[in-house]
Amino acid sequence: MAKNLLIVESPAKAKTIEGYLGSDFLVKSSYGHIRDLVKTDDAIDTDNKFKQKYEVPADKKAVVSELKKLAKVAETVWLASDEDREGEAISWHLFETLGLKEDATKRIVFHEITKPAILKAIENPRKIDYNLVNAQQARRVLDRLVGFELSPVLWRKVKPSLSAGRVQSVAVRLIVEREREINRFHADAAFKIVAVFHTGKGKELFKAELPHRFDTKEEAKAFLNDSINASFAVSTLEKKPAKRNPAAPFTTSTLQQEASRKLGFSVARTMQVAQRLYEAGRITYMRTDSVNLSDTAIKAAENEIVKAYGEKYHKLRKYKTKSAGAQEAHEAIRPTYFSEHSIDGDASERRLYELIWKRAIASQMSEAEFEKTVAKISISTRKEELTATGEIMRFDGFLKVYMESTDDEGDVTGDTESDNALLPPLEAGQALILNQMSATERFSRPPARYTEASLVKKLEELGIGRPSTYAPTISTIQNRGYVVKEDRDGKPRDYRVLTLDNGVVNENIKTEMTGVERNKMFPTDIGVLVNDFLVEHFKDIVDFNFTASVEKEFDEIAHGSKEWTDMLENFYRPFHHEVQDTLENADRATHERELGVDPATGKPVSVRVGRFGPLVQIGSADDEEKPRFASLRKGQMIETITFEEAMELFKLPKKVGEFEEKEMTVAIGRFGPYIRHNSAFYSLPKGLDPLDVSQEQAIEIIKEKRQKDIEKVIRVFDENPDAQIENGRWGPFVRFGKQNLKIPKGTDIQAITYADVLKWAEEDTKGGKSTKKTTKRATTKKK
DNA sequence: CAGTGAGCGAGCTTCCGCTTGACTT
Repeated sequence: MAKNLLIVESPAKAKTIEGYLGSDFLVKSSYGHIRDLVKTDDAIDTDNKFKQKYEVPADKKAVVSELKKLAKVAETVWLASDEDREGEAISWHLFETLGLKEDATKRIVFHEITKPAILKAIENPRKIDYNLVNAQQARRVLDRLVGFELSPVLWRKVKPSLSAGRVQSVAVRLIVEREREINRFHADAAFKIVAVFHTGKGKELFKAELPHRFDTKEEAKAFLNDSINASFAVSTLEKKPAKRNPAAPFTTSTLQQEASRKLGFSVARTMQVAQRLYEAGRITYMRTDSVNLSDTAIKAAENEIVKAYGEKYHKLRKYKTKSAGAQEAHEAIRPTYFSEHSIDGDASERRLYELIWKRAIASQMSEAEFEKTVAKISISTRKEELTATGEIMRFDGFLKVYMESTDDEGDVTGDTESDNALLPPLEAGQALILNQMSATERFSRPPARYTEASLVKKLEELGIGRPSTYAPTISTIQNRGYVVKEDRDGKPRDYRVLTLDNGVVNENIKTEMTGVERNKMFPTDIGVLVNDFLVEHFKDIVDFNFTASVEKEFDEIAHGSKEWTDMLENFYRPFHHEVQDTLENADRATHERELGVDPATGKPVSVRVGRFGPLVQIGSADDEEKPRFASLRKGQMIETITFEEAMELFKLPKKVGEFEEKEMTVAIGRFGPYIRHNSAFYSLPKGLDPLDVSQEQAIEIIKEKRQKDIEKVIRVFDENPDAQIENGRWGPFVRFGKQNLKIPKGTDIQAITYADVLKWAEEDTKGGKSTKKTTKRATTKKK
């Protein structure tokens, strides 16, 4: 039996550390927190110094009893949870729950999982830091009080099952406010001048731009007209060196951002894949806010860079974190072995690993060097000057392996391409020949909608949430129906282009799409409603600085300069009063708007949130005649829908004629416009307006779909024509009446028998699937 | 899958952070 029991938070970490220590040490994992507040309302005694009631949750019982057993027989128990607030609390909970003895327990910490770091930690044990534990308790209690007092207010005043919290409510607020900024935004148009020059016949072309834009077409046109007979020359030529430095190695949030931009991963997917890499021993811990690399890692990166690229590509760099709330209990995310440029695994693992490897390696490489050339070009007929810029890379440095991408944040000046184009050799005073010039109408852009990853970035900047909660928070606000991640179609917009070609100025009108969005976060009506309610009644809690200011107090508690119960008293008394006051005095939150009067009936038209979501209503409930209802469609919101858009909704569903003696109806559902015929659904092709589908078109669509369905069938079973194997979106599957059955991996399609189908169908109905289905329905349907 | 939209009103919902499975699509 080992003399020492060492407990860390993560089992993968335990495995690594066990290898560093001799047989005297048994290394085990607590799997994170082992205790939590009880789920009931008596978890915190707010009248009695916020005394908490903890319990070991069911799924932690096994871990706790095993650790208890091992602790009993160990001479010394080493508590090696992370060195931050939560980690300290985990150690304390272990101490209490396992019934450890003061003099047989040692608390140790390390920031990196390397042999020297672990050995050094073991030589420097300390006691549990109760100030830090108290800071965690204050954090935990505050979050529970906020969450479990605010949420019931929403149940009473808005709708059941909603939730509010210190983190999620601010995340929703950011999205709601961004949406409003975008709605308020008015695009300004201006004309951008671009000229194309060359230095002589047969010489290469290059671009130059006018630094400022013209507000009106007339001004732009005058500029082009003036340029017809003008002569152009290089007035000044400036060459200067420029440098670019690599970015710091990844933290959780920067990894999520970069994987989203470069690989198109959702933040949840990034974390899933990273977890697999971590468990396979490929990367260091993936939930971290630190950009720090261990000395061992810095050395290993140097070796690899020198070996693979040569001495001059290496530069030792140390990074400091910029985010205020960082607790830095771990290293930055990096490969465990820099010598492994790529790994085996599925495509997503390989790609994410490569990204992590490149970023970490690049962070220890030399800067890229450029020579930037700026040529000013004079125009004989005007006083303005055009600018041509070119960039030549003198030394690639870190760019040899890695280029960081940037968010497409709403750039007010519009597109800025051609920044690093090449310029031909030029001299000051040299005459230039104009090949072509254009004035293009460009529009200023509204602020960008958040993606999952850019929202994480914003939350991190505000110090809200932790690496372990970014992905779950993003999921929560979507699961509650406060926000949706969606694509939206844009609208066409005309823009004017003036071109000067061969001495003649021509005007054209072109069309571009504007407002196209992919995978962006949009607020829902319920999200807006809840947000506005919270902002009105609990301004302090949803304030963007609330977390930052309580964090400051948690820090004071951690340093021993503040009593945690005092802090909570000061927070809770006024907060609780506000909760009571709101429950008693606030009106039920509604978000109803009168849009106008229906010209056909003279009845009022209004929009509001109903039991099944936002709806338009013609007439009122107290009329003799029943009101008419219609659901809002994707992209429409109570706040912004117009009278005309609302009235459009009543034109569907619409009967378009008969086919095979059954009626055909066109309507719009959750997945777009469709035709319903004989209880079957047929999607309309894109671009076809559901309002003017003719009977002939509808029949055509139905026939086409049927043909395609026949082509999808691979096999039909003689025993039962309702059972067939079809080609689906993710490969073949079995359609069995109304059931869709998965074919087990590695099955030969031709060898499947009807008995197999019956067996799978049976498993499908009794397996976990059916229960899962019903619980899911229960949450969405809410009967 | 998609069309509805109330009724009677029991007993339920909910937070943030720290971890990994055991599930499905």
